[in-house]
Amino acid sequence: MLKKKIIFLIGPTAVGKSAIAVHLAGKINAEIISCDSMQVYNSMDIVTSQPGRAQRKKVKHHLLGVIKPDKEYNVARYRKDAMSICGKLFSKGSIPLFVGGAGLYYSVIIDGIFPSGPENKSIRARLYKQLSLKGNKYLYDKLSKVDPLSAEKIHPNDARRIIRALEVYMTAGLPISVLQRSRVGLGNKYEIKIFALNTNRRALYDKINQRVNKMFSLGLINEIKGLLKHKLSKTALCAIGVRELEGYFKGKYSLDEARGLIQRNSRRYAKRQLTWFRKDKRIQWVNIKGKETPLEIAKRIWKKLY
RNA sequence: GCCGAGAUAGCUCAGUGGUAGAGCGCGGCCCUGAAAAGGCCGGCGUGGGGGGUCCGAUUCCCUCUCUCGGCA
Repeated sequence: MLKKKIIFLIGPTAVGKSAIAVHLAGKINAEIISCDSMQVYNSMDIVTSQPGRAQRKKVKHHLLGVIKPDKEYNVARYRKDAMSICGKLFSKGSIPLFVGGAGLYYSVIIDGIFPSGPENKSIRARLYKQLSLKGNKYLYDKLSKVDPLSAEKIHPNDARRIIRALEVYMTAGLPISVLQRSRVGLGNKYEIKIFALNTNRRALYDKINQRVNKMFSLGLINEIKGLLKHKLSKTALCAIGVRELEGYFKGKYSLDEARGLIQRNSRRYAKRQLTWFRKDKRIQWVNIKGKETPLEIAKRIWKKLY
């Protein structure tokens, strides 16, 4: 029996994934599942550069704007949501096309996630208190005792990972390094294709800078102003553009400075995304040449599918 | 035209008679429940051109070019 196909179209922010994805989906009876940690939020259409209405009309998109910005979201929830949509698409006979730039999110779909209970807020709060009182060295030493394997992998300054490892140990009773070995991926059951888009760095950075300018002309300032009237979840608060503009509203820096910071932070994000993708040897790279249209690129990818 | 200040990393600048640093920018990397987050590593340089003093000059001297102030 032929394995069912799952396609991933990934790439750094602003390379042009969305437009290409719509063309590709149209050719192969696919529906798009967003693979993005910020586009799940609603009321943040401009900052997160959500695909516009026209694109969403042509092809069905999933997991866009489905969460209120005051709600937390995370990889585990994403995996659950995405897998259930995946199942529905299969039963309809359409192909899931994952589109986005979140490295961890796509890898969790393909490679699975280790089993763990939900976040334990009180334990975590206690650990963060210890962090501020006694410093990261204290927590790191603690981790070294209960889970030396993880301690070796995690840098002593990486407080967030140290705390997560301790939290897992305290709730599950087993070191995270042991639990992490049990991941169930999709590789055997499905035919998985991963395409990553890229251009040369200069062109990419130009696109990023321009996209940020476009956000401003689309009304970014008002969007964020409205957003900040309500309490934001710590995850939604992480969207590039929110904190920078908050700083502008508070008089911390000028509008031009805020714009510059948004551009710079987006460039850095793109750089980190590329680092992540580069080490994934399963990826088929699709290099965008200067004047290619989204349709032409989609055709090139389509040819690689069969 | 004259007087003064300066010319060092992509940018803003520091410093030293024994071939140079800082911040920002930029590059590389790590990543399993905050991932657009978080963490680590890296100076990426013909020290404006030419000459002189000296064992040795980016540092001292002369000269040229350019930039910025001030006076005309």
